[in-house]
Amino acid sequence: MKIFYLCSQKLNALMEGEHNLARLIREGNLRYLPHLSLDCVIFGFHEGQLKVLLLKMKHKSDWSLPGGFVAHTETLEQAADRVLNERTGLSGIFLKQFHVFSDLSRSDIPQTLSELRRDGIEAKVGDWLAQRYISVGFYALVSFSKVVPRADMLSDACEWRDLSDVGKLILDHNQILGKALETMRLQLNYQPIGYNLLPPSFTMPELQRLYEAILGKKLDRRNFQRRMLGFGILRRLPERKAGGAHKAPYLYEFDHEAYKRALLEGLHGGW
Amino acid sequence: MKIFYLCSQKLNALMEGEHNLARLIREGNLRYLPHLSLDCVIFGFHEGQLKVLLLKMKHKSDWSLPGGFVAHTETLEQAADRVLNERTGLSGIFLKQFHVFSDLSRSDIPQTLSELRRDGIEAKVGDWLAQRYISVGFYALVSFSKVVPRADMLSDACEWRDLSDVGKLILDHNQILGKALETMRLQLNYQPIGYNLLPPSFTMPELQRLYEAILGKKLDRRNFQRRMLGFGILRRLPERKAGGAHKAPYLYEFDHEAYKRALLEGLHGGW
DNA sequence: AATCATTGTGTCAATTTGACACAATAGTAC
DNA sequence: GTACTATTGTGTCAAATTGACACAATGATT
Repeated sequence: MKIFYLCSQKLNALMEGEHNLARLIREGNLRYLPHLSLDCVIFGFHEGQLKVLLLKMKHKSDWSLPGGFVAHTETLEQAADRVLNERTGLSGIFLKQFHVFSDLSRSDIPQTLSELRRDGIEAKVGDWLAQRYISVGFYALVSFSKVVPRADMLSDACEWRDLSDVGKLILDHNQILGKALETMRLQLNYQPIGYNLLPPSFTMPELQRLYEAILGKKLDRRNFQRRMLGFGILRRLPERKAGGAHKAPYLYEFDHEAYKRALLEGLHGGW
Repeated sequence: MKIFYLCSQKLNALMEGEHNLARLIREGNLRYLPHLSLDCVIFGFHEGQLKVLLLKMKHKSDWSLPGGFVAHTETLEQAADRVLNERTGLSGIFLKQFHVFSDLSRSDIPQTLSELRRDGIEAKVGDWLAQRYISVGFYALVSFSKVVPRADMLSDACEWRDLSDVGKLILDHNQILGKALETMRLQLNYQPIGYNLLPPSFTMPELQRLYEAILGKKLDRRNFQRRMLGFGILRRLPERKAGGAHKAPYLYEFDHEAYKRALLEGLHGGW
C-alpha cells in the first residue's frame, strides 16, 4: 500500500532523468496500474477539416494516438485529462470514454522487447511495457487554435493530421480512431457538439461545416439552420462577421445553460 | 510470461479446493489481470417487469451485481461472456460494455481486509482482492425463462430482482446499474432490442410492455405498433396466441437478418 | 455599375407523429 | 345462448416535422 502514497512530485522527478524510458520500465509499476493504458482521440477543427492529434513514436515509422497510463492515485478520467493536458496544454475539456480495447493480439510483446533492445534498453517479459495492455479509449473535442502540440518522451513529434490523411497507425490505433468517430457520430444524434471545437463566437456556416466534417456528408444549408436553432442552444449576436469576401453572416454563441441542459437531457429523445 | 501459458485446466482445479477464497487471494494473480474486474448488469423480463440478476455476498447484508475477473488469456468480452455463463448457464448472448468505473473510493481496501479476516483468511494490503479495482461494466439482455441462476463461491444466493425493488447494493453497484439502464434507454433510440429478452415468438402487447418497462413510461398501443412494424424487423406469424382472457393477439418473431442489419446500421439514423 | 459567391428568409409538398374512434374477438357472468 | 367486459386489429385526421427548393440581400471584385 505504501507505494500508493509515494509523493507524486518525487516520482515526477524520478521520471525526468536521462534514461526516461529505461526508468519507466524499471519503475513504472511504482506509479502506474499494470496492464492498463488509455488512448485519446483528440479531434480539432480547422479550415473546414476535421483533424486528429497524432504522435510520431521514436524509431518507428508509424504514428500513434496520444496515450498514457493510470497512476495508482488517479481515476481514468483524471489520467485522460492529464494526457490531454500534456499534449495540448488544455484541461477541463469535454472528454468521453467510448470503448475498452482488450484483444490479446493488441499487445505485441516480442516486438516491444526487440524495439527496446534496439534502443539499448534491457527488458524482459513481464517488465513494464513488455506486458499485455488493456486500453480505455477516450475522445476529446478541442479548439484547434488553442492547442500547442507537444511530444512526450516516447515520441519525437506531435502534430495535427487531417482525418482523411491519417495513414497507418501503430497497433490497433486505426481501429480505436474508427470507433471514436463512430461513437461521436451517434452522439451527434442526441447531444449537442461544438462547444470546445469552435471559437466562442462563430457563424452558422462554420457550425455547419463542422457537422459536415464529422458526418462526412453535405447538409442542406437552410434545413440545418432551422434544426440547429430549433434546439434552442444558440444565441444570435448583434454583430456580423466582417472581412469575408461575401455577405457578412451573423455571429452566434452557445447558450451555456441550455447547452449543458441539452448534454444532460438529450436533444429530442426519440421515444 | 510463463504464467500466461499455464494450463487452464490445472488452474481450474487449483481454484476448486476447500479454501476457494483463500486460494483466490494467494493465486488469483496467476490467472487474472490485477486491478481489473468486470460487473454484469443482466436484465430479464418477466410478467411485465424488468428484472436484474443479483448475487447475495457471503456474510454481507447487501446484494451485488454478478462480476468477475479477466484472465491473462481472455479478452474482456470473453470474460464477460464467461461470467454471464457461470451465473445463468447461457452463452453467446448480446453483451455490451457501457462504462468503466475507476473512482478511487470504489475499492474499500481496509473493509475488504477486515471482512476477509472475519472469514479467518489471512490477507495483507496489495494481495489479490485487497487492492484497487477498476471495473468494466457490461449489460446483457437475456431470456428470463432460460436462466437458471447459480451462486458462485463468493456468494450464497443468486436471484432475479424487480428493477424497482433492488435496494442498496455493495460499493458503487447502484451507480453501475443506473448507468446501464441509462445506456440501454439511449440505445433504444437507434438499435432494436428484445431479441434475447423475449421468447422466440411473442405478441405486440408483450413487446410493448418490454419497451414500457425499460423506458419507465406508458406508450400508445397503436402508434407503438405502427413504429415497430415500420422498422421492418418483425414478421407476423399465421397463428394467434391462445389462452388469453380476451381477443387473441397475433404472434410475431424477429426477422434475424433484418435485426442484425438494424443492430449494425441503426434504426433511423437521425442526421 | 455589373458580377459573383454567399447569406438571410421563406414556401410548399411529402412524410412522420400524436391523439383518438370503432369494429372484432375471446372469455366471463348470468 | 346472451349480454358484458377487457383487449386487440385497423384506421383516420390534424399537427408537427422534414426535405427540397426559390428569391432577395449583401459585400467584395471587376
